[in-house]
Amino acid sequence: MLSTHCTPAQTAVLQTLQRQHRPLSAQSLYTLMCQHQRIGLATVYRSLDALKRLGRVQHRATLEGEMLYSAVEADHHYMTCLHCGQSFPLDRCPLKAIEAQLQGSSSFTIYYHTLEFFGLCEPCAIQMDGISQSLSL
Amino acid sequence: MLSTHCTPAQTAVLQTLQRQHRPLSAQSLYTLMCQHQRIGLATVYRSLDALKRLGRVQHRATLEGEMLYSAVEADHHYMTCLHCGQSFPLDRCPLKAIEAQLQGSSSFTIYYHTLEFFGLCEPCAIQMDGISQSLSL
DNA sequence: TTCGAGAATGATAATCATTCTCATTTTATG
DNA sequence: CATAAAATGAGAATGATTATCATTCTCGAA
Repeated sequence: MLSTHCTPAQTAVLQTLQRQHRPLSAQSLYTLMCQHQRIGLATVYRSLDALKRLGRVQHRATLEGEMLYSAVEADHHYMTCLHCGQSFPLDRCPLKAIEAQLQGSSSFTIYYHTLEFFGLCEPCAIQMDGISQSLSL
Repeated sequence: MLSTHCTPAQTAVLQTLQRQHRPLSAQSLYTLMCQHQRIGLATVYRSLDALKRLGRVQHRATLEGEMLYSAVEADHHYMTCLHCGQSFPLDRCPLKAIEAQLQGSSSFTIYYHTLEFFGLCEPCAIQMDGISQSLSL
């Protein structure tokens, strides 16, 4: 990790994210934290930004463009359906070996990666199939 | 691919993205297209959204949170430095095999994936190293 | 070819996530 | 303690994205 020095707010934000085992938007993170402590929305954003640069928090954008933040250690990846927009978590990361190999062959020091698959989940694929046939495409 | 039916605006947006071999923000895409044709900003956004759902366009958010769009066929991945924010493209995708395997073992139909590595580029790693030492951390 | 319904588009207003500003509070340090 | 620097919260400002709506285009049916 880069540095370990964190402000109290940064620590609180990170802990909250770690306890939620799912990605959160900045707004819902803020709402959630307000239930237990006093914190400003700007501080949430500032902390998320600092934690991103510390390599402790990662972000991804949903199909709709909503930005979601999660603790890096969770290291979860998703398959996201292009039709219904739902995201399905992968149960394990298929990239450990590749990351190690890349690490060895380049001067870049990797802390974490993001990986997401896009396509159609089964129900949507079936539904689209039905539509295609009824339109005789 | 999902469907091939595209409106003229969607086709123009996709072609512009394909000709640029780099991710573009919606705004710069709009500016670029205005030089050659008449198109509204809202239409650019609408087309990008439609193309995302058609599996032809993908988006990613930079460290700073800027949303960048690119044609899926480009299939580029990046290593992004957490310190300076620069993104370095990978020259090939290390995931073909894994995608095929995942395709076989799940009922999800994959059209494309996004993959990005985060860490430190060499100059930043050296610079940070110097700082650490001077602070005797 | 002409008509009409529905889709697509452009301009612009509205929304809302994110960032900025600044006064106040906390922290680190001598 | 005293002080400076950093962190914070509240609310204003910004700017990307989305919604609205009047107009234009598309295309099948007459």
